[in-house]
Parts: sequence; C-alpha cells; structure tokens
Amino acid sequence: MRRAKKTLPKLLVILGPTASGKTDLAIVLAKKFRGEIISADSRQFYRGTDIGSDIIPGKWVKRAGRRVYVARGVPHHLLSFRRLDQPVTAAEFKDLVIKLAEQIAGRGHLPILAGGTGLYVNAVTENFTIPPVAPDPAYRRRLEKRSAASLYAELKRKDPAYAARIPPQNRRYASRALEVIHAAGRPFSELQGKGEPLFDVLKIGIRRPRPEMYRRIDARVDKMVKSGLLDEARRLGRRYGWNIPAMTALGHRQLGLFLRGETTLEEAVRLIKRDTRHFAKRQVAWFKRDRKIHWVKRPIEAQKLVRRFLSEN
RNA sequence: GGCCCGGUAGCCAAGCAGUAAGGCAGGAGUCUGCAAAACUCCUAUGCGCGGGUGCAAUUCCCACCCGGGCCU
Repeated sequence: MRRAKKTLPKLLVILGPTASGKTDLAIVLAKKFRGEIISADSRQFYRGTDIGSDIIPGKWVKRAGRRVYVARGVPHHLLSFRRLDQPVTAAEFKDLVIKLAEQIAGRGHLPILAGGTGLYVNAVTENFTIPPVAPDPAYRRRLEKRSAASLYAELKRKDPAYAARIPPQNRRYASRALEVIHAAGRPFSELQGKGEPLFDVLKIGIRRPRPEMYRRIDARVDKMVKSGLLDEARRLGRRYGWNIPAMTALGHRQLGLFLRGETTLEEAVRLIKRDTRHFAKRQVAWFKRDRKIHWVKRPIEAQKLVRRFLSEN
C-alpha cells in the first residue's frame, strides 16, 4: 500500500471558509514550491463574476504556446473559463482537475488545488465515483412540479437505502436520486462509491476564530460593493436573467433583489453579509469532519508541512 | 402632578386564566453531476418587580419601577 502511494502524483490542497485567506496562502506556497494553482471555488469558474466571486486580478499571457492566467506571478487554472449559463458540475470538475494536475506535474510543477467548495474538492481527493448521469433539465422540471412528500415517497420505493439517509423535505437530494434511477435503472445508492486514491494529497486548512472570520467577511463585502459589485450584478442579470443556477451566487443574488425593486440597497448589502456568514459556517461544518486536514494559522506552518510532504518519497 | 399606552429570549413579536406561536440573529449538523446550492436540528421551568385573588396567573386585581404619549 505504501509502495503504491509512492507512485501517485502529489497534490497540495488549500482549503478553508470564504475570506479566510486561501488565495494568499496558495500564492505564497506556489512561489516557494514552484506551484500552479487550480481553483476549487465553484463560482470562480464563470466569466464576468470577477468581483462577486473574488477572482484574483491577473492577466492572460502566452507561455509555451498556451494561454495562461497569471496572477501575482503564479499560473492559475479554472478561473473564468465558462459561460455563466453553462454550469460546471462536480463530475466535470473532477475530470478537469485530474487532467490539469497531470499536466502541471508533467512540467515539473506542484499542482495546488485551492478553494472552498468542499464537495468538489472531495470529488477529487476522495476519488468519488459519481453516477454517470448528466443533469436532465426536462426531467428536473417535471420533478419540480411535485411536492417533496411525493418525491420522497417515490424515492423510498425505488431506493430505500438512500431515502433513509436524507430528510424527506430535501427535494433537491430526492430529485437527483430519482434522476439517476430514472436514467440508470438502478438505485442511486448503489452507484455511489470511492475509487483508489488518484493523488498523494496534503490538505491544509486555514482556520480563524469565528468573530475574526465574520469581521473579514463584512469587510470584504464592503470592499466588493465599492469595487462595483452592483454594476457587475446588473450586467449579469440583464444578460442571463435572475433564474439560472449561477445567479444564486452570494452578492449577485441579493443585489438582484435590489435591482428588481424588492428591497433597498442597504438591506441587500446587509443580506450579502449575513448569507456569506451562513455560508462560511456551512463550510466550516463540512471541513470539520475531514480528519485529514492539517489546520494552520500562519503561512510559515504551512510551509513546513509542504516541505515535509514534498520530501517524502 | 394627573391620565393613557406599553414592558414576553440578544432583537422584533403573538398569546391575555389551563401551563410560552412565529421571525431575525446565534449555535450544531447533513452533504457523490444545481453545492456561494438544498435541507435538518437546537436556543425563555420563563413573560419588569413585589404582593393579592383563583384548583390554576404571562394572562385578573393592587402597589411600585422603567419607557413612550397626552394633559396641567
């Protein structure tokens, strides 16, 4: 088992709740260890969301015939590469990261996966076997018309094991399960699994005291608003409407309330802060149960961990 | 000084004799193709204070304290 691990490519993962300083830490480590950063923030994939999803400012440059986004001297991947109305799913993300990490390692660089979308990170690091059933918009639309109770009843009949694991009120989980069962003809729970590890992973998490975390979030929201978040939201709303999944992004969603005249600007900003705090709390809950994460408070601690990680062989 | 209204969790607030709705904030979680999403659970032996009347009071009565309004 230990022998098999040796042959795995190394992958450094930087994670933590929003506004915790992941980006800065990832850059420090990238510079120190010749790394390239892959974003694991599900909102940074989309073009035109620079302010709202806090995409690091940089520029596209040509390097060895490829176009690369370089910020603070470090190559970044999976930023602004997709139209807002063409969602990047967890499954697609997983495949993209595997490919990118391979290429980066091939250049002799260290792939650094940095972001706060726990599910997407785990899809890679835990090598999730995601049931190969693409979202079916027409089918989903049909399910949306039904009550949670009705969806749950059907799920209970077709996949009792999965039904037992979710609350009856969660239509989204029930819907996806039914969608998979509908397409694959097998219970959802039987199609989920984990494969052998694809990478030799070091997970580093940044943790801050709750009050500090909340202060940083409030400050960042104010900064975003000053930087033109409202214009960005208006532009995206005009172009894509307010109903596509990606417009549930923090910031754009709440400013949409204001732009549609449903609330004041002040209230919308308050809601962004509140909802971002709630989000950060959920991220913390997600990461908390991952025993593999090494929690650090300062970059220097992370450096030590990475140095040791890279010298193991 | 007199009269009136109000004082219920950190905040807003319903209840007004039968043993404390709800919302917000806060906390704890769930999580395999929407995840910055969706969803679950927890949070007042207590209703300004002290008496009284009831089998029973946050709910009725008396006095007091505090806030607001009106009057002089």
